[in-house]
This record gives sequence, C-alpha cells and structure tokens, in this order.
Amino acid sequence: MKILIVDDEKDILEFLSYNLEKEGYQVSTALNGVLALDIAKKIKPDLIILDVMMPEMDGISTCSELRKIPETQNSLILFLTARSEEYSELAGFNAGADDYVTKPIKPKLLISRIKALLKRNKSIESSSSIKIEDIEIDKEKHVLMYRGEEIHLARKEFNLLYHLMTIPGKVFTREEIISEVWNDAYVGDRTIDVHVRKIREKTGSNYIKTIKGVGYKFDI
Amino acid sequence: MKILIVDDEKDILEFLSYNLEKEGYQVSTALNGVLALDIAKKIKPDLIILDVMMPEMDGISTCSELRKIPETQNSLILFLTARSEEYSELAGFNAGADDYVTKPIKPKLLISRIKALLKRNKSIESSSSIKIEDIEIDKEKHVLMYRGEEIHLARKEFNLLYHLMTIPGKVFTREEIISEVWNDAYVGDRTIDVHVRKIREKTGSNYIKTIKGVGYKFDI
DNA sequence: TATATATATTAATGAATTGTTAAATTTATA
DNA sequence: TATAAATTTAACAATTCATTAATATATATA
Repeated sequence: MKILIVDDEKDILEFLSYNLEKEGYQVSTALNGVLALDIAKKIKPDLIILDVMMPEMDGISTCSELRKIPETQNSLILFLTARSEEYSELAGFNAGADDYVTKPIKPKLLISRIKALLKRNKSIESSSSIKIEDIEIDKEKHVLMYRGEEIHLARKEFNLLYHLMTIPGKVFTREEIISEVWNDAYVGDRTIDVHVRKIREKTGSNYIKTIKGVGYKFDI
Repeated sequence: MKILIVDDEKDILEFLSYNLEKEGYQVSTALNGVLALDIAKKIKPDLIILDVMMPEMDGISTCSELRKIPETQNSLILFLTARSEEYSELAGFNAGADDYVTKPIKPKLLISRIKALLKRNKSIESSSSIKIEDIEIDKEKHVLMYRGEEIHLARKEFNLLYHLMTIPGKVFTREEIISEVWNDAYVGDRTIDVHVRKIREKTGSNYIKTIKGVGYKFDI
C-alpha cells in the first residue's frame, strides 16, 4: 500500500512517515500541492494525506486537481485539518475527499482511520455506489434508492447508512461510527440511535440490525 | 513454532521428531521429565508433548512442574497416553494439560490436533471467523452459524463461546475465562455455568465439554 | 455405597442497553 | 432575516441481558 503525504511542515511529514512506515506502508512525501501532483502521477498512491492549510495551493485545490488526473482518480484522499479552520467539511467532500482527521494528529487514530479507508476501498472498488439486493446508495450523487423509489435522507443519516453499507454484515460499534461518521465530534450515543430510527422509518425497512451491547450493522 | 517432545522411548522421539520437522516445526526432545524442565526453561517451547507413562517422573508430575515455572506457564501441553493406562484424563487436565492424544500415535491425527492447538497464535488474528466442522463463529459480524442456521447469542454468551473456540480442545479454567471474557470483573463461577447452559440450549449441541474440577473446553 | 464436591438448572431480580418522543439548538435556504 | 430543515439532547419507556441464589443432579473419592 502506497501512501503520499502532502504538508508544508517538514516536522509533520517526518512524524507521519515514521508512524506509517512502522505499519508497513510505503510512504512518499511532498512539501506542496504542485510537487504532490508530480509525485502522485509517478507512484500512483493508494492513499493521499493532504493538509488543508498550505501556502500557494491549498489542500482543497490540490484535491480537485488530483481528482482530474487519471492516476489518482480512484485514490483515497484524507484531509488533515485544524479543528478551528474555516474550511468547511462540505468544501472538502465536494472536492472529492474521502475522510477527515483533525489536528493535533493522534497516530493511533490516524492509522485506524487509514486502515478503515483502505479496507472499505477494497470492498467497494472504485465505484461510488453500493447496491445490495433492493437497496442502492450512491455517495457521489447522494441518492438512496429503495425498491425503485428515491428516498431522501439528511446528510448525517445518509453518511451513517453509507458507512454501514460499505462493509455489509460487519458490526460497527457506536465508537467506530462516531469516529468515522462524526469525525470524532462529541455526540451522545442516543444521537446515533435517533438517526438509525429515522433511517428505519424513512426506508420502512429493517436492514439496520441492532446487536445489543455491541453496535449496529447493515444486513439483509 | 517450537515443540518439545518428552518421552522415555527413543524410537518414539525419533518418529515424532521426523513427522513434526517435516511440518516445519522446530523440534527439541527430552528423555525424561527432569531434562524436560531444563530444556523448556531454555527454549520456551510453544507446545510440549508429554508421554504420561515415564519412569521416575511421570507426565502428570512433569506437567505440574512445568506449570510452575514462568517460561512454560502459557505453553500448550499435550499428553500422550496409552488407551489402557490407568491414568485418568482428569488427572492430566488437573495438572494443567490442554489436550490428549492416545497411543498408538497416528501422525496425521496428531498433527491436526497440534495445528488446532497452535492455531490461535497465528491465524485468528487475521480472519475474524473461526469455523470448526458445522459451526462457525464470526466476531466481526457477531454471528454464529450452526448447521447453516444463524443463532443469536447475547454478548457474553458470544464472547465466551468465541474464546473457547480460539483454541479448540484446550481446557479453560473458570479463572481464565473470567480474566479474559469478563476483564477480571468479579463474577461468581455459577455465572459462567449459566452462560454455558444457555449456549448449549440455544445451539442444541454439546460442543462445550465440562471438565469437572477444571473448567470447560470446546471440542467436537 | 455413602459422602463430599462440583456442576446443571431454574427462576427471580436488577442492571444495562436501546427505542421513542418531543423539545431545544444549530445550520441551511429562500 | 425569517423560515424550514437538520441535528442533537434529554427524559423516560421498553426490552434484553447478566447475575445470583436456591435447589437438583451428577461425579468422584473414601
């Protein structure tokens, strides 16, 4: 697995390189967006870690550019952002980001997120849509089709269902769900329950199963 | 994987060494219990194969001694017994044995038992599911399949069964079970019994065997 | 075989977890 | 800015699970 890290701070590049190489990843680095594009074309990384805040070309622009070149069209892109930054989540996802991690970076958390991303990517390959029996969810179009009908889900509901569907059958703990869907925001467990309830209500189905004491899973 | 074989008959040592080395194990041998203790301290074997019937110090005593020294506290111990021997299985389990194989030794059978015992250390980590004959347990999906049917187990029941299945054939004491499944919470021994009962009831099977005075094991 | 010991079983209780609703708060949109 | 929509929380209801105690049964040992 090849990872390209893009950040203007050498310290962070070194810190991340060290931690990721220890995990067995093949790591390359770039000090700015322009270099990143060059390197990415050559090595075709599976995952690109982008700092949002960089001089000259920022992470969002770099991400948009990366999405335009065929070598990185299907690479995973993970953003590093300071919690306080004014860049909105939305802008990042619009530019084609797959995930976010906020600074300060906790290596363990970052690695678990990377593993989750790479694992998920394997199972759904490059297409943005996941179809299981009579239910199909398309992240790019932000559309959920159920038995031929389009069902509107709010963003959090959508992301939650999408994440569960990326690995059908796997039980996600609430902790995992919060870390992956809420980017580690501090929300209570009941919040997740309420979203699950709404998804169940709107779809009129029971594809989201409760595993008491463990979490939720998507399963037919 | 390091295996130490202890037997007073040189023929058997050679026969077993040959067969196990062929499988890629690193084999050491000892002609009696006293030597076995010395060697075990040095090489820290993953598995110790003990003949029950030996002059001077028999297998049972050797086993007890091995359990006292830190180097072999967590090694797996497998007994070889003649079918006719007066040693009871119980005495062996009481002394801390993990499994039995009766003589005459069939190499294929022995090796499959050894593999089963050593399995956890390797493969369990990578795949979340353990399948033994007609029963399969998947931790990630939190699903138990028995003869093609899905059986619901509550969390504690599930974790308990999963833990026993990580080393089929090995006897787990209640103490071990509490320390690993309950994270050392203070629960009574009867609690475990009740959970075992429920698993037996729900699966309608008797794969969990009681070893009186010692504990429980999963075995076909 | 009698006795002691360990385990199996049952049912009751209380603990823990999740479901549901409505209201408060935040965010997006006209 | 006003309004609507989305998100989150709090409260409590509903459910399931875990544990224990009591008793019955089985097993080993003298």
